[in-house]
Amino acid sequence: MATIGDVARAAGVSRSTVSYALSGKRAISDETRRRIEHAIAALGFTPNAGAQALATSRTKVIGLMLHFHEDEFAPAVLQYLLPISDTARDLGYDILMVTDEDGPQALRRITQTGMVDGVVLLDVTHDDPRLEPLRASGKPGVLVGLPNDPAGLDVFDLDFAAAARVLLDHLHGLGHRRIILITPAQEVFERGVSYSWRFRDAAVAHAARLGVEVHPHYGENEQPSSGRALRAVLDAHPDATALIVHNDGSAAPLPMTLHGHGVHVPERLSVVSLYSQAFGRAFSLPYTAVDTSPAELGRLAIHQLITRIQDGERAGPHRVHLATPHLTDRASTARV
Amino acid sequence: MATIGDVARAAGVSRSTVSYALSGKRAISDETRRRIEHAIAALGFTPNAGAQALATSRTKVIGLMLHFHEDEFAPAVLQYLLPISDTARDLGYDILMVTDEDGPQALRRITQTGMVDGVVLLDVTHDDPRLEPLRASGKPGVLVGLPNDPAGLDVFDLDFAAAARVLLDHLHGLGHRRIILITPAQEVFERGVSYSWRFRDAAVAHAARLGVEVHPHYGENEQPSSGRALRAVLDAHPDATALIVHNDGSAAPLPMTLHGHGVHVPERLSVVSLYSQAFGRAFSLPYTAVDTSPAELGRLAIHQLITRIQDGERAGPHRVHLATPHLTDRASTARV
DNA sequence: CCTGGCCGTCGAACCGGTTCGACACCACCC
DNA sequence: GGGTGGTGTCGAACCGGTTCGACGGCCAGG
Repeated sequence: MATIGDVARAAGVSRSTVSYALSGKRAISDETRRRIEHAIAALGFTPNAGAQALATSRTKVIGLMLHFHEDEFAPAVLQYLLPISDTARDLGYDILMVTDEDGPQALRRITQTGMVDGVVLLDVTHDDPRLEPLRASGKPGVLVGLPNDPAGLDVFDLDFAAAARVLLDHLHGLGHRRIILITPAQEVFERGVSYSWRFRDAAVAHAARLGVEVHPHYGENEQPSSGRALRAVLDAHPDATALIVHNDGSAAPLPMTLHGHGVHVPERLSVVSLYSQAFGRAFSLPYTAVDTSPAELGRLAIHQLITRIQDGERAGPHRVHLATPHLTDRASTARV
Repeated sequence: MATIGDVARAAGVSRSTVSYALSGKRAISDETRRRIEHAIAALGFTPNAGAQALATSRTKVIGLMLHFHEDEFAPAVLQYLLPISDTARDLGYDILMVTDEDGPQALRRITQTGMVDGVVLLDVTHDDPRLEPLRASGKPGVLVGLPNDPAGLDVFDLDFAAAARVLLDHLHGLGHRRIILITPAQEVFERGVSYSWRFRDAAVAHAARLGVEVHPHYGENEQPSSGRALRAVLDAHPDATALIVHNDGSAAPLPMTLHGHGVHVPERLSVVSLYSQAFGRAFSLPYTAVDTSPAELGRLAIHQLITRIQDGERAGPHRVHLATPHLTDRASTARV
C-alpha cells in the first residue's frame, strides 16, 4: 500500500506538499499539483484512515447504537437503518453499527477509543442509561426517541401526542364515539419507551375533551397471540365502531386477523394506525394512518449530528424536534 | 483523554512498559503491573483506536456490505445483520456497515484506507462486481451467497438445490404429482442472485426424475400484485395439489392471500416454503418449511472470517460451505 | 568467584498522516 | 535599490500507540 511518502518521492516534492495538495489548505502551483496527481494515480494512493484519525482526531465515522428487543418488532428498526446509513454516506461519513447487549459500556468503548466522531442512539427510553456516558464522552450525540432529560443532546422523534389527536379528530369527525386503542406491548411501557404512553395518554386526554370513549389495551407482538388478544378485545367491546392500532407487531398481521374474524373494514369497523409508507407496503397494510416517516427523521438526525461534529459550538443550542404527524387517508374509515 | 504517556508518568515507568503490561507480550513484575493498573483506573485510560491501528495495521473492525434492492424484501436482509453483529462483537470486532449504491467503490474505500481487517459481502450475485476489488485488496473476505467463481474467498450459503429436493421429496411422498412453484421475482434472476435458479433448476430436474409436474412462476414482492399473481397461477393450474413458495415477499402475506381466495390448507392445497424461524414468527407463517437459518450462516461466516484475519495462511484452504437444509414440519401438507 | 542466562525495564524508532514556522523567490511600490 | 508582501515549498514536530535491541541486576551452575 502506497504512503504519502511514496507519492512525495514519485512527484519529487516533500510529504507536506502532498498533504497540502490533497487538503487544499495551502496554495500549490499548477505544475506541482499536476505531478502529485499523476503520482497518486500511478501508485493508487489512498490515505490511511488510522494515521489520518491520529493526526486530526477525526475519523469520519458515526456510531449507530441499536438493540433488538424481544418485545419489539424487528422490521420496525430496519426502517431507520437505511436512511441513516445513506445520509451519512452522502455527507462523507461511515457507520459503525453497534448492537451490544450492554449499551453504556459499548458506548464508552466506541467514544473513548476515538473510533467515532459522534453517535446516534436509536430507541431511546425515558431514563436511558446510555445518555450519561454519552454526555460524559463529550462527543456530539443525537437521539431518536424522547428521553426524560435530553440536555446536551439533540432529539428527533414523531410528535406522538399530536398523532393521537389527529387520529382521534379524524374518527370523531366521522361520528365515532366508542373506540378501541391497541397500544404497544406492556413490556414496551415498562422498558420506558416514552412514545408508548405519550400516544396513549394524549389519546385518553383528548378523548375526554371530545366526549369520546377510548378503551386502551396492550397489544402483543407476535401471532397468534396478537390475533387472539385482538379478538378478545373486540368481543369485550361489541359496540365499538373504530379501532386505533399503535403497535407494529399487531398492525402487520392485522388484515389477516380482521379477515379471519370476519370483520369488514370499514363497514363494520373503522381502522386507523401509525406506520411508515415502507412498512405499510411491505406488509400490505391498507389503513388510514399517520406516517411515522422514519426516513425523514433519520435524515434530519444525521444532518444535525454532522453539523454539530463539524461546527461544534457554532451549531447553536440543542434541539428537541418533534415532527408534525400527517394523516394518509386510505379509506379504511367510514361514517358511523 | 489520557494517553499511554500519562499512564506511564503516573506509574513512574516508561511508555513501553505500560504497553507491555497491557499486551502481556513481555513479563512485568507484580509490583509494576499493580502501579500501572492503578494509574489506568485513576486516569480512565483507553487506548486510542487510530494510534493502535496505525502501529499494528489492525483495526478490529469488519466491513459488512449490503444493499437493499427494490426487488427484494427488506426484512429478509435484517435476519443476517444481528447474528453477524453479535458474533463479531463476541470475538472482539466491531461492524462497519456499508450500504452504498456503488459497491465496488465503497469496498475499495474501506479496504484501501485500512478501516477494516476483513469484509463480509451479503447477497452476492453470480458475477458480483465486488469480488474483484475484494480479492485485489488482499483482505480476507467471506461471502453470503454463491458466486460463479469464489476463488480466494470463503462462501457460506444454504444448499438451495438440496432444499428443493427435500421439499419435493416431502410432497412426492404424500402423493402430490402436480405442484406449483413460486420463485423469486424475475428481476432477482436477472440480477444474477444464484439461489433463485439453483433452487428452481434443481426442483425442475428432481421433479423430472420423480415423475412429478412442477410449474415454476415468478413471484412478486409486494402486495397486492403478489396476491393477484398467485391467484392467476392457481387458476391456471386448477388440478395442482401443492404449492412451493420460494420468495419472502410472497410468503409473508401468504396466509392472507390464501385465506382471501378461500383456499384451505392443507385440505385443498398443501403448502411448503423456505424461511427462517424468526421470519416465520414475525409474519406468523404456519407452513412446513426448510429453515434458511440465517443466524447459523452468519455466525459461521464471521467465525471463518476472523480466523482468517488472525491466522492468515494457516487458516487453510478456502471453503464453500453449503448448509444442509432441514425441514420443519408444521402440518401444512396432507396426503392427496 | 566468575560466567551465562533470564527477568524486567528503558529508550528509540516507527507506523502514516497533518500542521506550524521558516524561508526562498518574485513582483511590486515608493 | 531596498523594503514589503504574497506565493509555493520544505523540514521538523506531533498525534498515540507498538516493538526491537540493549542493558542492569539477580540467580544458578561450574
